[in-house]
Amino acid sequence: MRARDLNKVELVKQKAMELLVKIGFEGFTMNKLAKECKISVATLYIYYKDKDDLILQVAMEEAERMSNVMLEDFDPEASFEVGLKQQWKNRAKCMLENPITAQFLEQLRTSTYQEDVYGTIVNNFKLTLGKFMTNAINRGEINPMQLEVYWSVAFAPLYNLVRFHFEGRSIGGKPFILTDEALWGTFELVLKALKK
Amino acid sequence: MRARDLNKVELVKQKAMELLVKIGFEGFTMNKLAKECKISVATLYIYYKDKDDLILQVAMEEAERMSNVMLEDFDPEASFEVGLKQQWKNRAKCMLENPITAQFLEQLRTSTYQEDVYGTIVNNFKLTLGKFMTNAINRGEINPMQLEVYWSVAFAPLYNLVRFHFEGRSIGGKPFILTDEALWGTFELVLKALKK
DNA sequence: AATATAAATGAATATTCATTCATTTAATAA
DNA sequence: TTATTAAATGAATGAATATTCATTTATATT
Repeated sequence: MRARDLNKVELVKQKAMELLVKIGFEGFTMNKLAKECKISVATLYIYYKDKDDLILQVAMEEAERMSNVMLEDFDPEASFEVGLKQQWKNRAKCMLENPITAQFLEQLRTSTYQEDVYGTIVNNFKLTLGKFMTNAINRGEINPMQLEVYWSVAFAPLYNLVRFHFEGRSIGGKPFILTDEALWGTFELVLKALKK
Repeated sequence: MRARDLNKVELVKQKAMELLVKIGFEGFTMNKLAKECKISVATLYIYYKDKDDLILQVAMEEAERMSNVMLEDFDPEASFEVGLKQQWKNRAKCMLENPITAQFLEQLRTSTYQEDVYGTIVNNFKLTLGKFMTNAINRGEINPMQLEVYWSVAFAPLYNLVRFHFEGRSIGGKPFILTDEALWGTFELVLKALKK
């Protein structure tokens, strides 16, 4: 018996994300992916049933992996300020250390694959987050609000900064680099918005 | 001479966006679009040079149209609170009244077309916004910060709420509807974050 | 070392898709 | 009304793309 080359499997996953981020769904093909990996296109069909299966499996694995990292050292019983800061730390680290994956998952959001990925994976993740917000409300640390409002104020600015960082130019003409100063300065603003 | 049917041209534009939003770049084809419009594919090639040209032209026209609406009644010399409120009003109205266009332009952001669209159109728009922020800083209404930080705190929560609204389910299982209350409640939070 | 077995492959095949072409249709201008 | 002209079309065409297949290759087991 010949064993499957796990490095090759991993390579396929990485290159698939790279290629999708680089040329978008509109340009992505199985042949390009195979060429990029320097393997036969037939090999892709040993690993995956078809193109959809490939994209979906890669997406699910990465979404799961990333959401696990995002919960590291996070305690939903922690105080609001400490908990939120930990969330920012995890999310920023996670995205900045995995730029391809982060951009790939972002890209998924406006594709037909979104539903399958987000429907299944991210659920206990959401529960933890909801519990954290409810705790903060019950303790009187923040005012009552809808979870969607909370999420939008608490995290959308962070995701947006990271996006500007990846795009490298954002609004003005000059490249934007997300420094620690900018990151934590923004965090303070968000904290100010949410705290009573 | 036979005149071009402008209703048909408009129909193509609308259906193109609808289809792209519905089935993503990965599923979009010229034949599907033609069928959707109940016209011949060949007609598409009278209006547009090729597929890229079609997507790009539709995108540019819509991006320009939307960014014009977003600046209606906006005065970069207005006070910070008044100006930001007007921006929120315009953007919310614009996206909620043009859901397809809004989602289509969102989708573009993670495609290869992004560069061409955003590079050209949105520039004087950005200048106006930058001027408004600088004014607010000079008047001492807000603290000095990078334009990217400002944008991320001032608008990312709004865009995120609208996205949740379109997705219709967002975080929890129940559908999320963006009410006026949620919208303006969030605005107050953002204002609190930014004002000195 | 020999065998067995799945991995891996290069070269098809089959399908989908963008694009073109030969005609027809409708509207304008004469 | 007729001639003219571009719009509009249905049916190709050919290129790109997903997928399969007949072989070969490598490795674990005996």
